[in-house]
Order: sequence, then C-alpha cells, then structure tokens
Amino acid sequence: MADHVSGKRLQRAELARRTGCNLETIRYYEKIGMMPDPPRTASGYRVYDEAHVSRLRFILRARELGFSIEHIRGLLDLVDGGTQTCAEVKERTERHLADVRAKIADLKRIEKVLAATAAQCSGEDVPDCPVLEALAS
Amino acid sequence: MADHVSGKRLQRAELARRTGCNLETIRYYEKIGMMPDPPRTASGYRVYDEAHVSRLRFILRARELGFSIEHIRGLLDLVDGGTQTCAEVKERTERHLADVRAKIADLKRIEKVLAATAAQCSGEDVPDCPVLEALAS
DNA sequence: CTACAGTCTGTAGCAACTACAGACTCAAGG
DNA sequence: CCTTGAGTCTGTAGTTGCTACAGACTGTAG
Repeated sequence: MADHVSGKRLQRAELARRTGCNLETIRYYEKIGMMPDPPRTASGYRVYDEAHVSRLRFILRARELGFSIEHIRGLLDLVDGGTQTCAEVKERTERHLADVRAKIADLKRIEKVLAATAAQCSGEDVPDCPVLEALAS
Repeated sequence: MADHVSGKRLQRAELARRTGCNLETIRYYEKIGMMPDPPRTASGYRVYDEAHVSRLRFILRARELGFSIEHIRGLLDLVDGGTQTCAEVKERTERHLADVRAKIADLKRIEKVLAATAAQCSGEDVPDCPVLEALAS
C-alpha cells in the first residue's frame, strides 16, 4: 500500500491506450501547456494518474467537437480557476456552434457546385469537360 | 509594338489584384510547381501574361471548391498533358464530392451534439454546466 | 547477461499558406 | 542628378495540430 492516496500510476503508453490518444500527442499537449507536467520516476519516466486521464479525455472530446486548442485552453482556464459559469461556457459553445454552422454552409455551397457541375459531365472518353470549363471560365 | 505576340505584361502585384490572390501565394504556387516559372526582366522581376492569369484563376477556383493542392496538381497534369477525358475528371470530382459530403456529415454530427448540449444549459451564473459535464463525462 | 520493449529528448515533417527582414530597382518630383 | 517612395527580390519563420523519427537510455524477462 505504498500508493495510499490515489489509484493506478500509468505510463505514457498506458495513458494513450486508455484514452485512445496518440502517444506523441500526449507529449505535445504537455509541451503546449494543455496537460500539466506530470511527476517523474527517478529515471525520468512520466507518471500519470486518473486526473490526467480525465483531463486528457476532456481535451480529446472537445477536439472531437471541433474546438480549437486555444478555445479548449480557455475552457480549461475557466475550470482550473474555478471561475466558470454556465452562462460563460454556454456563450462560448454557441459561438463555436455558429462557426461550425458557417463551415457547414460553406461546404454545402461547395457540394452544390460540385454536384451540379459533375452532373453535366458526359462521363465519356472525350477531352471536353464541364468541370474543367467551370474551373477555367 | 515590341510585344507583337501576346497581350499585357503584368507584374506580380497586378496578377494578384486581377485574381484576388494574395501576393505571396503566387510565389508559393511557383515554388511548389503549380505555377510555371515566369520569364523575368533583366533585373529579375517576374513578368506574367494572360496565360498566367488563367492558370492562377483555375487553381484558385479549384481551391475554393475545396480541392487539395495535390488534387489540383493532378488536374493540371491531365490538362497540361492533354490526356484528360471527361470521364476521368468526372470521377475525380465525384471522389472529391464524396469527401466534401463526409466532412459535412462530420460537422452535422458535431453541430447536433453542440446544439443539444448547449440547449441544456441554464445560462445562469452557476458553476455547473452541462457542456462541461459532457466533456468531462 | 542479453534481448527487447518501453521511454526519454530534440527536431523535422505535413498542408497551405502568410508575413516578415533586408536588399534591390524603378519612376516621378524637385 | 538626387532623393523618395513604392514595388520587387530572396530566404526564412510562423501558423495549427499534430505525427514521426533518431539516438540514447531504462526496465524487465528469460
């Protein structure tokens, strides 16, 4: 019972496996200050615990939802400072949601043009092509 | 009538202005071989003509439609080689269209989660927030 | 005692630009 | 003729978010 305070100690590969995060990405998040510098063994190996697992999962989920590193840093700062309010978080989320919707709109516009142009193609073995004409016009 | 063959000679800034392309991007496209190395004046200034305008417009339109540089390079190779067929171009366009649709689907999934989560927020001045809970869960 | 797997560091690469710094050139005005 | 200002030249560094080495070290099992 040497570890009477907290649970399992994890190595980097184990943290990666448990979160699905790439091994090197963990070190990257540490370097840019998203993950705290973990304690080290005498020989310099990083030692993680459940708190690191949680924090990394938070980051990864936020990334999955398309939040930028800077936005996530902002959220983490709020949480770390204990100064977050639901109102503040909601506002940031809605701002991000607006960005996502704008990107969707952009892509839909692109989709429309691509679909319409490709639909005009004969699909035959001829050099003339409506797609190329649209690009060259 | 020194220029008996082709039309106006343009400097880089003029090419940028006529295409809406960033000045430095032109040099970048040249460096990566998307734009041909233009002739130079005795003092080394690049000299462009209408063919360059057309090619740059082609690249920019394709970029607007979300084609990657590599895909555009492929299209340009087809055109430059005179080996393009409508069938081939159509196929590439449809592959790209599928990518675009996949990205839209991704973003819509994200949008859904964000909207649903934000909708649960009280928006009040309290520290508990459904968004943070969703990220930490 | 020797493999072999895991870890450490720093650094370079990816896409697709964008933005300098510092030197040069060119045309117009005085 | 000289200066001034705008335009151009080059190479290089920064951006975002990772990912992938190389080369050295450590830890463990047989």
